[in-house]
Amino acid sequence: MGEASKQRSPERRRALLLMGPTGAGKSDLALRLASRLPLEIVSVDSAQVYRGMDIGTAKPDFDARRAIAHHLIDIRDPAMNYSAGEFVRDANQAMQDIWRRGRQPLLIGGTMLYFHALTLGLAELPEADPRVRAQIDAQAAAAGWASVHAELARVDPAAAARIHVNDPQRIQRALEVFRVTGQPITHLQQSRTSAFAGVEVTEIAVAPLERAALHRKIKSRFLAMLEAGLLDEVSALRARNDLSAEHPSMRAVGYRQLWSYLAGQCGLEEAKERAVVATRQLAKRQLTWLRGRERLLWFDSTRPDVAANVMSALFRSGFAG
RNA sequence: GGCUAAGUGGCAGAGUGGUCAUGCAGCGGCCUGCAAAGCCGUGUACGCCGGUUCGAUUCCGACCUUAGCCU
Repeated sequence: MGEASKQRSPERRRALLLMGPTGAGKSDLALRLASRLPLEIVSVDSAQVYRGMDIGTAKPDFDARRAIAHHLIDIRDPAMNYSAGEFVRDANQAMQDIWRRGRQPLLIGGTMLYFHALTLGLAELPEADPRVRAQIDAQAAAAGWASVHAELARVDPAAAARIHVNDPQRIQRALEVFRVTGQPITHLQQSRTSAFAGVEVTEIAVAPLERAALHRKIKSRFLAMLEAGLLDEVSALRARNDLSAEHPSMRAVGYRQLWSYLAGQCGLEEAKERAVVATRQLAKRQLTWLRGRERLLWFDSTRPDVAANVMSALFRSGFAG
């Protein structure tokens, strides 16, 4: 990174963030935008990172990926874990590469924690340690999570106060960080640095104005996924024999419910219904994240002219042009 | 027409003479390396009308509806 690279990229570094609840039509819009502007797509999606999970994650198809460069898709085997930390690292790398090519990144997806972590930055915390987690799990199995929470209260009162006793995932993480570093997570989280310093960020959200419209869309979309062979996709994943319902990849919406049907734990109709319900709940959580973001330009995804509206907004905001 | 049973919030499903069922869905929210995850919060519901009672979703009666049985 010497003088040369500074001179080579004198233009502004910009990034376009496209967010929205599942089923709002983000991918289509992204392709339209990318066909008019010098963009490369960076997927912000915790499920599309997995190879072999195509139908249920609504992964962009071959044609789309040939037409426009897509990053952070199919970068993990479903037996592996992925994390917000890895995402931030990978996304930053992808963005650097894109800028170097004289293009702008279009970050699109529905994994709101990833957007959050990327824009606000993540504190320098140790990554997950399977051994420590197993230790804590064993402890919880023996004495209960309340007791683990009580232990956390001793080493990090602030974290314990903020984390609910019934939230094993966060109790575990906080205690894990303490055991690995010897410091309270509350303290370590004080400093976070965003990679977006100096980057002109434009944030777009697309969502149906009417909640009922979103719900209808979610249902028909899931049925279409089944038509497209989602059940076979899940069967194939199960047939590998090295995946379980506990893997983060298999806890994804749709996969989890169909897995439990294939495992004989419920009927197909019930699995379908539960998958649709889980998708609605996911969309609701995504909307809660979205409402909290300032600087977000909202568009009604049910309007036929969304793409045109977004384009003109991009010109107005100075992102394009 | 007669007999029997049942009628509880969007659904399922307990229960009680005066205080909360509960589960699911929905809705709102939280969120720093599992996040399509994990978690929190949220409902003057007791078929209708009358009666008994200080007080009735709960007891009594009529009526309506539903299911089954009978003529």
